[in-house]
Amino acid sequence: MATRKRSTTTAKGKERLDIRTVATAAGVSVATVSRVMNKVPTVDPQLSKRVWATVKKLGYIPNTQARALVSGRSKLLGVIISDITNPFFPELIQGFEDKAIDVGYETLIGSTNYDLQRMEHCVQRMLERQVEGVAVMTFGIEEPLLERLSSEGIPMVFIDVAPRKKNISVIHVNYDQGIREAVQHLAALGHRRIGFITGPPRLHSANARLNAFLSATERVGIRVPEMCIFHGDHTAEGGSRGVEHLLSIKQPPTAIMCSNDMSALGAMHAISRAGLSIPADISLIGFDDIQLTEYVLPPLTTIRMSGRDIAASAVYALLNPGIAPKQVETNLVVRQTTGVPSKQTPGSKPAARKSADKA
Amino acid sequence: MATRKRSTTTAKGKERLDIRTVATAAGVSVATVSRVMNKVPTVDPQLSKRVWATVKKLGYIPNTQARALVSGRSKLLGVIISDITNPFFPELIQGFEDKAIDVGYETLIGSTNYDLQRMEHCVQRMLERQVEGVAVMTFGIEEPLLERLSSEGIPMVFIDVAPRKKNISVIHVNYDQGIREAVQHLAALGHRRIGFITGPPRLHSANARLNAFLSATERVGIRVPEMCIFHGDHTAEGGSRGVEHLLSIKQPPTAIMCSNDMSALGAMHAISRAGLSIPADISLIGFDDIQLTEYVLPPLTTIRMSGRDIAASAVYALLNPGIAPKQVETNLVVRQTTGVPSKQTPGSKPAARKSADKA
DNA sequence: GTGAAAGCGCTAACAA
DNA sequence: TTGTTAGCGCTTTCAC
Repeated sequence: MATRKRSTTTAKGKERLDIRTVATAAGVSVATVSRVMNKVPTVDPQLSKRVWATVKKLGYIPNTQARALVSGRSKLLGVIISDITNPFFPELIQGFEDKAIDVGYETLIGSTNYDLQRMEHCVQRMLERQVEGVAVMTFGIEEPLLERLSSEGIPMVFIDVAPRKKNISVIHVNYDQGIREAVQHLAALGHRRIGFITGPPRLHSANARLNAFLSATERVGIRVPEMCIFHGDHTAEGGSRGVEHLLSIKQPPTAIMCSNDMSALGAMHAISRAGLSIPADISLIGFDDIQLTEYVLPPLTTIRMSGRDIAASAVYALLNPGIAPKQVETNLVVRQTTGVPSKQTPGSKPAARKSADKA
Repeated sequence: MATRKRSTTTAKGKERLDIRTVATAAGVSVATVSRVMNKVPTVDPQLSKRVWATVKKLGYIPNTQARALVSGRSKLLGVIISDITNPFFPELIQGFEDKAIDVGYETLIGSTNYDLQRMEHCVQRMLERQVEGVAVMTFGIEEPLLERLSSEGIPMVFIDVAPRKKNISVIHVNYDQGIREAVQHLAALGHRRIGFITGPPRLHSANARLNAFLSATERVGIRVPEMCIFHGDHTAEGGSRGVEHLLSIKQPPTAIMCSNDMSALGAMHAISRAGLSIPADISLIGFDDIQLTEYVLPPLTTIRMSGRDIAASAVYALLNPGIAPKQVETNLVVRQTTGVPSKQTPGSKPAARKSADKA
């Protein structure tokens, strides 16, 4: 019995709806149908019309797997992120997917959670599916495991910093712009003592933000003593500790900038726990502009780094490996956590430091 | 010239790393390699070892496209959501992806944004990629366009309510449980006047929540006058309007429950704008337990509906079309927006109704 | 401009 | 248990 031989599958069941069926129905060859589906311009318009009609009538939908196999183009893009709990990523991913779909691609998402095993599995999945490009949006490099992708010649794009290979491009984020705006905003309000809560030092983005802060303050003539810089970790918890530290020094800052919004959120909590209010007693600025910031009370003044912009730039970079992707800008979004500094020193205010942990 | 004929591709360039290369290198047939890769048990352990060694050494990674084409199994699952701005979905999607990867599947995400065009495109994409199942997580049905998926016999899973077809299953959410807990919690604190801000009436989930509220209040002997129910739309804006309405009635409620967290967030803002404080003047409870709720001030008491649970249930349902997926529970998460009712009527408190729109 | 036919890399009969 | 081989549905030469 000739098992899977097409010609013998002539049972009564309706024919599988493949390109051959369409070709037969339209009275043309499969090649023509293929050309029509792929909008090859050399097809006779008449024929094309007839084929399209048949396609519509039959409801034919081409099989992407087969297409990918023969053409070698999977129409798949991968995006690898590190920490899925970071609320910055949803916007990034969503922007990436949208953009990818716009250009006819599907997205494979992988999150590594800073775990080598997971990263490995991630890369394996991408390779198996023959992705045509991978955006490594981890804000920190885990180079070694990406070697395979690179050696396979698959286009890759990183943020801020990347291995120098010819199939790899880098999206530069202009941290300075937004941070300078923020510092100027604070200075204009009259703040002279500004604290900074950093991110984890292994993250290039975190260091870049700190440096931007340092040079922006210098530019406006504000001195930032060592102890006004707290080394956090981009978590709310770190932000809370940062505030506790900053309020404990002799001359506490009247404004605090944070390396990301999560830290700022933690900072808000700590500030309110300390019995101080924002922005009356202390001003606060975050970084990222994640969705949350609009909804906290008071809404957080922050520096916007558009996940969609980064995503768009990434998709573009992957599809145009030669061309340098364009820089992503950042800018201040003034909401309600910044105001003129209070006359009295924030830390000196008498406050029940441990009031509201459990209402 | 025999163009793509394998045998003539004997140029100097390193051979394409396909199953044949591995077979040759390991001194076995492609069938054996295939069996080894697929862990077919009837392979001689010795041989299997040898093949694995070769695979490792060469770094062979099978081509999923080819596999999918011949086996008819794409190892792809689709998930369709409606409103991507709804912060409930990230957890859902992420849970879905994780679960899918666990069982060896990749995920295709589509968001319709309540747009028919987009829904159509979405379904088309899923069909093209030959997904093996689709989770329709829209909390509201857009039946007609899904017809094709259904008629193709592709397993589907819906939330709450679905067309009755044999390849379609439904995940039931137990809204009653969490809502009853919330109402009892409020009642135990001494609240007798509880307001409710609903979601859009076309959403089954929204209606179910309202009904659950109504029966829960009845059960504890609390009467809910018509005007204590405000018809919102699951947006922060709707929540704000809800509060404005509820505070304007003669006997304003001392506690408000919202059909989702976004409404509750909007409600928080409106309450604070009205010069009232939470929970001293008014208690508030949300629904969903999106990530934001932990970070607002004060942290929101809400009813948790686990996106991960729903996701897990959905993946399970798609892979086991026969079996009914298990129900998803909801439960109260007490944070800091609920407390004993204030002695005075909230609405009567003298307050600058329009104070803080711009700090 | 159109068609015939050769495979893309793999799995699954079937034969051995 | 292992190998041979036919095709999965499609694109793409190449010849007409």
